[in-house]
Amino acid sequence: MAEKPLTSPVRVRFCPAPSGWLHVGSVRAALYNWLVARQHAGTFIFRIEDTDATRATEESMRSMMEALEWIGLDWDEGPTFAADGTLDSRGAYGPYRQSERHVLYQAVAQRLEARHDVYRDYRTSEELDAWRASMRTSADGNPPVVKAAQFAHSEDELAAYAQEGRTYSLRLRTPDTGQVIVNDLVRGEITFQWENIADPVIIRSDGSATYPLANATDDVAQGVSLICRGEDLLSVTPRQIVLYDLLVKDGLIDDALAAVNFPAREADWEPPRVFAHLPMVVGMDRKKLSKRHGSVALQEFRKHGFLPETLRNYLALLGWAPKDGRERLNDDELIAEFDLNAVGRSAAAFDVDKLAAFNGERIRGLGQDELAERLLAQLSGADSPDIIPLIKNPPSDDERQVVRKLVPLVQERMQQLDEVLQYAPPFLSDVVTYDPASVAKVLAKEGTGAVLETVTAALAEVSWDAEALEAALRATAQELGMGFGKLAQPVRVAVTGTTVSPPLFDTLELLGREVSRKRLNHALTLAG
RNA sequence: GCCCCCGUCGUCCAGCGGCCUAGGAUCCCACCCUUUCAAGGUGGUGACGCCGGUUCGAAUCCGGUCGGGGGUACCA
Repeated sequence: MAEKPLTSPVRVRFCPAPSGWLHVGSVRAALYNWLVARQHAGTFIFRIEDTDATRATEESMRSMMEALEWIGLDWDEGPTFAADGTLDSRGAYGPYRQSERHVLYQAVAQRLEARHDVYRDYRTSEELDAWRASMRTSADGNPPVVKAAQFAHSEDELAAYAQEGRTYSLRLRTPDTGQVIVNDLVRGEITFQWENIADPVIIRSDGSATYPLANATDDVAQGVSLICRGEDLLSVTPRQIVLYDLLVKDGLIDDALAAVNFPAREADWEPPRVFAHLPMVVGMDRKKLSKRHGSVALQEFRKHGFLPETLRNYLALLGWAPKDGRERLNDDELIAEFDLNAVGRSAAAFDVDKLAAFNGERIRGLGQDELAERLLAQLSGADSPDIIPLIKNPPSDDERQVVRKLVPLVQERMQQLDEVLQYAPPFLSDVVTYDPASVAKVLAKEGTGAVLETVTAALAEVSWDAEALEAALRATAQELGMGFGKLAQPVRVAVTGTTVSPPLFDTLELLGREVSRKRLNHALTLAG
């Protein structure tokens, strides 16, 4: 495909509808927009599309803001949190919540109607449903495409309706014939025939604006120059293109903006001409990504201990790869090399295993102090409101000490930070919980008691560091004439409660002489 | 039904008419290392949906077919 030059200045946007949680598919779209903005020293706008009052919630909006903040996609314009937690915003072309732009949409709609670009539709939803149903079953096989010409009301009818105060919606008048070509960076040129495209409702019968109007109006009013979004919006693009032209024609949008005292557009802004429709993100079963596939909400990934930088890397690769095929990329590399033209066209399955593998690598690459901080956030519940915290939030000095010392022991055996929840308990609490299966498998074995007693005695006088402990334990195993593994497992279960732990000598050292001795003694009561 | 999009290992990508007995990553398997679990190392299994056509030559171009997805809302 030929390179399509991006118009300057680059202004891109991410504009979710605030209902539910932020989905990883949406996050990828946000990431791509962010990458494009950063690559061209452009502007990344975060806009809230809450035109549907029945679905949009402020709670969802806040959670989306938090999620975007967490994953590190900083926005140049959009809603923000003030220091006291209330909502604020930054950017010169707001407001950035569509629910606060109602008057603009009204002003635009009035002007469109005055110009006969839109028309009134007095039919109710029920009537339309019935009409569509009849069209679908009719013999001529014509699809139910709403067009102005099909049901033009006579002047008399219109007068009568107005008289009885009947409500109406406003529909955009789209062409009846001819075609539109959508210029798409990932798909090339896509041709639609106007006869197949219905006239969308732009103002509901209750007076509120719908997505087609609000979205197009804001894109033009805020100078968006490139639209990168999910493929589910591809079929809606033709009508959006008409709307852009209508809004810009004779300065309609500028007039409307001025009339409601909204920030004026910049002189060099042009309506968006370039699109990039991203393939869907699906589950491993190729079905639409949903809760059935495990985590889909970004917050879930935080809770389970995925690093934001891993998500950025992995998500960028879901549908795109740099020329040389490298897969481990940092932000600078992503920004430098990302290219919408090179984005794939087929749906991408979200593979948590691969994400986890990437995450493990990044955890191993973290500095120890850095990892300690992240583990503290995991353990204290700072990363998740719904886990049982193992330490205080904020952590006490003692807890910080323990966790810092734990880091080298767990760093290379984690793929997700939340795995620390399994490793840490024996080090954080005086009492160990003995895993019944481990007790049955190892401790209860015939002769284990004797082994444990010998070990306890052998350890009584050694200097308490990993090196000396190793020497002592290996010597003990030799004395007893048993393989080291046979000796190590009972000791491991005795001091940690399970068969899986960090290396034994380091574990003992960190636990300390007293705690270890106590646990060894207690284990004697469980041993065979 | 109609409109639009898509189709290379299980999965994510590479491949842009000969460099492809199709490459990398992840997963899986085996072996090595090893005090458990990991990590690390080595090796391996595994794909061009199908049918035609163009061409000396096709994963790559064209047509068809089958399959998948999105849309078809006074949701976005």
